[in-house]
Amino acid sequence: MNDTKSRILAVATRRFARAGFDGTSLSDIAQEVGMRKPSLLYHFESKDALREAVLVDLLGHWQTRLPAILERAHSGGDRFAALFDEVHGFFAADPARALLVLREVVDRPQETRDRLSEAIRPWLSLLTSAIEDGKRAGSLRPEVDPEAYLVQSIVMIVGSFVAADLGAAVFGSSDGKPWSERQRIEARRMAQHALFFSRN
Amino acid sequence: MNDTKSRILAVATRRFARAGFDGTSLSDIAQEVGMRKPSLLYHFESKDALREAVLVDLLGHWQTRLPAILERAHSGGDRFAALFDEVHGFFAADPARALLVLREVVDRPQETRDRLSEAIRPWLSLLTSAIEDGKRAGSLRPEVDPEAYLVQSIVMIVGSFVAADLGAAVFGSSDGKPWSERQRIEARRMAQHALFFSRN
DNA sequence: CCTACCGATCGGTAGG
DNA sequence: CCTACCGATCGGTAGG
Repeated sequence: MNDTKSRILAVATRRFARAGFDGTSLSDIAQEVGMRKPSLLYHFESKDALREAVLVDLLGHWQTRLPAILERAHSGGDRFAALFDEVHGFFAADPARALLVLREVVDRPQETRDRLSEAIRPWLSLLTSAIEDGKRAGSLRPEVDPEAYLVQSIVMIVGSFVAADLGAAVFGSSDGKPWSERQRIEARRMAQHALFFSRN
Repeated sequence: MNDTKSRILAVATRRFARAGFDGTSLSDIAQEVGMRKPSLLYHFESKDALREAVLVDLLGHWQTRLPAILERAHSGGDRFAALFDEVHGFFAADPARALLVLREVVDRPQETRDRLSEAIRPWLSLLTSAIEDGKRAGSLRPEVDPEAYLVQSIVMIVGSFVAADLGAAVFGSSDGKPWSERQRIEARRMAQHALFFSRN
């Protein structure tokens, strides 16, 4: 992938995330990259091809980084908190990507779900197995629905970004910790108590 | 509000939810209502005025029904589960409205947050107070961050609708309960264990 | 509530 | 990588 193409992809990813696919014109993207629309269409033969390339790039990026994320979580002392924070940090490092995927899920449900499921199924399967093992070993709550649990955990993590400013708007600015921090900590706490027997 | 106006509002709400504001043309809406675009613009002077009216109608609808929802939750035996299910049912009864608000939060963050917070602040304040009381009385976990907790609970409830088909795509069709049901039950369980001391 | 029409903008093409 | 241009569609208006 040459430099120009990846510069276009970076700009398109950010703008699709912020303004949506329909809300972003090829001229907008071209201008920010520093060229005219027809030149952009030399690199990507249509707007749909550009969207496709953006998604392939995004999911590829995730596929590359996910193994390291899950790996690192194994080394920490509190494995659950470490894993949760790693996944959270994964989205936090690049909120535009998370927002873009949320948009795609809403705008093109069928296609997005199919391709998204393909990308994350192996990782989720790995985690559901771990939860099933924990249930059998008696170290995790027996009522946990592992698959629904994982989906809701991800929903809360992604929701942390979308809802952070909402919390600020509803309850006013937070004294001490920023809202995004409070959302992350509370989400982690909720996920934790739902999985483990409480110590208190 | 005359009949034609409310028919337009109903159609616009559904289409804005499904295809987004930019993805829905005034001609689309007019055709479904059974008139031409200029006739629609006689009832609403611009597309933005129509969006505004849709949101006012939606939030008004919520303001009307929320008191009854919270009221009913008080009569049940298990008050927490009853309240959770009432709020869930509130969104489930009309997923288009929930989806539309999610879209607005993503597409026009600033404006939506301001007006949304105004609509739900009193209800959330009421619930945060109840949680604070429970913490003081020692019946609820002291670590709960009431405001962040409520935001995440709502995120999970709304997420149940967006993510239900996603769960199906990732893990295959569910044997027994449908995915939306499993998401609701798991979300409720997660919220419950995060708030109360566990009984097991 | 309609027909007819406007300017603006869009994705995309021709041709160099 | 550009200029010039195309047909289609959009929100909105004139006028009845």
